[in-house]
Amino acid sequence: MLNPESNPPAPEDRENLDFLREIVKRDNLCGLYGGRVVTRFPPEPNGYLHIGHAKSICLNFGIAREFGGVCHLRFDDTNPETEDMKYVEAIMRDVRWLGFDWQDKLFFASDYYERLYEFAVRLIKDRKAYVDSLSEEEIRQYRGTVMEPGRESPYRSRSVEENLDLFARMRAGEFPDGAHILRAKGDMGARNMKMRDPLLYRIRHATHYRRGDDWCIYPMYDFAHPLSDAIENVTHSICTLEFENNRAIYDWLLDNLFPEPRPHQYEFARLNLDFTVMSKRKLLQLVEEGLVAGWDDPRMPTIAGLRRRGYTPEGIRLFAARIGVDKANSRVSMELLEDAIRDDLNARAPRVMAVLRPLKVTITNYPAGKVDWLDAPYWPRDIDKEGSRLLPLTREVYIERTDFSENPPAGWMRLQPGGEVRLLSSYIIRCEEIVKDPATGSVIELRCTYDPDSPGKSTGTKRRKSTAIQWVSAAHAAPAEVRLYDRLFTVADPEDVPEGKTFKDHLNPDSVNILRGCLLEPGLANAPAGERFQFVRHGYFIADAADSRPGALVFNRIIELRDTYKAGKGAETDKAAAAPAKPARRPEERKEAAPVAAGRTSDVRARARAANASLARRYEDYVSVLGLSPELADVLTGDAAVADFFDAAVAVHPNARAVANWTANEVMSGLKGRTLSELSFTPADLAELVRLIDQGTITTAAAKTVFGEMLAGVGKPQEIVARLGLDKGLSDAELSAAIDAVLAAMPDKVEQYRAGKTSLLGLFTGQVMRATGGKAGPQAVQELLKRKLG
RNA sequence: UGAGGAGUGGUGAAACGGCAUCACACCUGGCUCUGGACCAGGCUUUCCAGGUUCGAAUCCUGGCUCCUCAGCCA
Repeated sequence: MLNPESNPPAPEDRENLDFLREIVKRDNLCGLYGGRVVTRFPPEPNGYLHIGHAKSICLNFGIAREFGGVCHLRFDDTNPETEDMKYVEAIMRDVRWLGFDWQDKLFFASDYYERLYEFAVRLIKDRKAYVDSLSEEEIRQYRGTVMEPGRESPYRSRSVEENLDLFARMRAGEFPDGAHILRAKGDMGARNMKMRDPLLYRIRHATHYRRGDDWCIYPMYDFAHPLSDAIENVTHSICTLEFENNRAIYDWLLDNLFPEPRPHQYEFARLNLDFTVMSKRKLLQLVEEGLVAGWDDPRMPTIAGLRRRGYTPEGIRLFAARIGVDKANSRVSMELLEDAIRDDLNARAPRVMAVLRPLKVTITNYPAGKVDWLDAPYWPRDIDKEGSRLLPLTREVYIERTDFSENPPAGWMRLQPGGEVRLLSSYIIRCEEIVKDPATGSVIELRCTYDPDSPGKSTGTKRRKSTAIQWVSAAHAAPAEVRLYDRLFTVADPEDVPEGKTFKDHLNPDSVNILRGCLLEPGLANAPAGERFQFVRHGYFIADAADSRPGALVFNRIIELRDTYKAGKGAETDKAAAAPAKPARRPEERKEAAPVAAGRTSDVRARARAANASLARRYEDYVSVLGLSPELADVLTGDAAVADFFDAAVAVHPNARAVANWTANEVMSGLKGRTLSELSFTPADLAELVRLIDQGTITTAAAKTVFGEMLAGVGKPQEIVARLGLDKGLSDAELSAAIDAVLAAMPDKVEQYRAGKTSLLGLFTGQVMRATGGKAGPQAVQELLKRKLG
């Protein structure tokens, strides 16, 4: 479980796939791409990658790997004004560090500029694109609003020749920025704003970080992205939810320029993490305003920051696997990330001792000058690893200030006056005397005795009375600076700000606490930068990659250990003021919805009836003559096709109530986007099906089976019934045998049922129904089932 | 008041008409030379209202709430 990537199960054999893998699997099964799976991760090189990108990287590269495909790394570099080679390099380093490999599939949209230009020309020739000469402001006005349709540009009707000429001259640099723009001929009245003549190419006299001054026109995302996908033969183009509306352009463009099988776009919910921000703009702001020490500040959610903080690629991948992927907007709590990191580090970080806030201990019965070298394992018993080092014990040692209490609370397991505690991998000491600073009254030294026989001895009896604490020899300790990091913001959602405030007002003033004069066990004196350890009873730490050197050690706290010690926790730990309780989100959703009058009708159907006297009349008839409920009558009379279907069916079999229910529920459900006329059965067929039920020829359950076949277009009701033998009924003996077989197949469930889990009756019923094709009738099945189960 | 999405414990997900499941968090207890890890147990869930069905988180109808879209950013 620690490394889900190492041996990914073949997705075909796995259940509970996320919706994206389900789609890929489906496409593979039906052979849409001949078994090819090509995904892509398409960053724009205008900033650093963050943990949200990590989710996307794990998804795209993960899917490719699991399905035996490839994932391209493509830089969507179509905006010369913000992009830079340094970002390209940083992004490649981050993706690689996360453990993914794009093989030789490194691409740049900027390499496609010539081909993209040709596609634009083709669109113009096909009269599907035109050069618009409206100003930026005019374009905005012509676009309309979400409530009002837009207006067509007066330049929309330019001739192909004129468009071609203008577009060529745009490229040639004859016009200043903004003078003209290439647009697709969408639909200015489209309800989807994205389709109101989307912008394809803009003039931008700017130097591109890769193409220099080769171009002065640049493709827009909506144009470059789908075409780049198609050029690369991408199969599944996976992006975040905010691009859902853009999919219309994606499809429009590719349908016009590429035959199937062409790429298709799917969207998932981007990651939101509590207590941090994820937008590039805000991250950039933190860096530029010096609110953090750079993109790789260990408090930043950037990959670079997490790496410097000490997070592992394996831990991040584990996190990504655990949060899964869906289309619901969500906020993941920090604990999920932190636990994944801990889970990974637990098995790979050797245990060492560090005293962060030293308190001197003199062991009075230990000879001055004597050094005992004690063997101390690097790993606890439960970790399957070998290795140990020798630790020097001397008369003067340091322990953690927080491991001593003069007036301990109940349940205290550390040192207290007159009490005993084990020095880890060493002797038990007893606190005999407390030395205080006469001026301040604070404890400055403990005078203790040690028990020379204590190795192997227990400090506690049945219930533990004390724990074992870390220590270092005063004469041997290596000094270090230790940086304790905490969450960057004080609130779960820093972007949720009241009037007049910004997310920066939620910055945690105590997000870093720098401790100097920390003392580490001597072996750490030469710890190489980037090395990770568990400082026993503190947490996981890493020698800072940038600042730590032998002789001037600097450690970053990656993550604290879980701490189940409750009493006095707030005072004892390094945590900044405990984060305020997270306010309940989506409070509106928790509210009871106002009661709605039952049977309210739909406005569109009411309007349809208002405009169609026949429908209105039928609504009245259905209620008063046929005795249907107003809701049912409403559903049936909102559309002439539905009403006609129903009328035709009732004419064949006059059980209005049953036919209405079948029409409103099963037929509507079975439509799946089709219209009634596209159905492969007639109203008379449906009527016949209902008649078979009413006659007692088949059960309702069997009728559902028959209906499924009818939807699939494989015959008339009677034929299906005959073919499946559904009218044969089931003898008592046959039913009994079927039930016995089902129960015999799941003895554990039977036992649970008898033990009181009666909700299992549905499971048994379902199994028997399935086994008998619904011939028996659920009441009979359940009755007999109950008798057999006692 | 348009279009497109989405609502399952505190958090993220699963269940594809039949057992509401998993991970994290939280609470007990056990074990421990880390108040870690581990082990055992527990706590909490289908947005609302109708309907269909023997049976609904799932299907039908209506409602509510949230997110996205009116950049020559991506």
